[in-house]
Amino acid sequence: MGTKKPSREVLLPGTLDMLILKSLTRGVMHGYGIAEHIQQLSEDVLKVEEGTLYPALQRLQLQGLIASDWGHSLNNRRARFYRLTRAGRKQLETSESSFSRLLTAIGRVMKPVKA
Amino acid sequence: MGTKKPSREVLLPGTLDMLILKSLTRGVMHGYGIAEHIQQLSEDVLKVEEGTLYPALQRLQLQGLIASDWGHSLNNRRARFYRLTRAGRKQLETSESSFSRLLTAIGRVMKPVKA
DNA sequence: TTCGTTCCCATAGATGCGCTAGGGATACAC
DNA sequence: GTGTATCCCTAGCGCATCTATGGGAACGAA
Repeated sequence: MGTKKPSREVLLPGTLDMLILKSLTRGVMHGYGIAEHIQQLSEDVLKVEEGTLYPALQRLQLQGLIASDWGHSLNNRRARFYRLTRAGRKQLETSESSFSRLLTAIGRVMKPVKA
Repeated sequence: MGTKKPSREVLLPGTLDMLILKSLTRGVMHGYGIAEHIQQLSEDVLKVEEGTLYPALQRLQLQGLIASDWGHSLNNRRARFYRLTRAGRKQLETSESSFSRLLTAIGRVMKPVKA
């Protein structure tokens, strides 16, 4: 009974908004679909919990980076569909370059020490 | 030290512990020196605020990943010197591989959409 | 028809990291 | 003295993320 599943990191903090915005460049999607999309593309490494996803979507919408309408999924279920706004596209570009800038910096620190 | 700069992201959340541990593979260092080291190697992209640094060092020490002793810096100032423990080295390896795993996953999601 | 499952939305509570904004002490240069 | 740089530390807040729920609607199986 004691086997507690090792809770491995499932998301790199600070990257979720970018991942959501990027997903929406593939087209309009509902929340559940975005989470699935990220999980599948990442080959099950990244996993977006629903308690993380929906607050994030609300944040992004409040910031005007995405917009939404009610509709129906392919399965005929009620769903809220999200799309990128112009500001969202802009923000995505900013996030991507900022992220890669940070990665480069981290790479310099993490570079193997010369012997 | 520095003049006040526009507050942009200055650290990728979830990477600080790894950066500290990695810094200590270069040798024993005091807190202030670790912050300087990270900032310099990253070419001023990463900046570790003191209010971020010291709590982090305490966390790491509580976890047994680093250990410390009081000593004196080159400038003859009282300073607490940190060093990696064996567990810290192990944790660093884990962090590095976990981090690169996440990066790969993020890369797959962020890959440019095929035209 | 009832039941279980999948899909889809949403919130509350806790946690923990990182930032802001302090405080304090010592060494050195002026 | 005054100022500046080095070095340590804490409190308090914001906020992103996780865990743990709850509910409702569509569908297939029994």
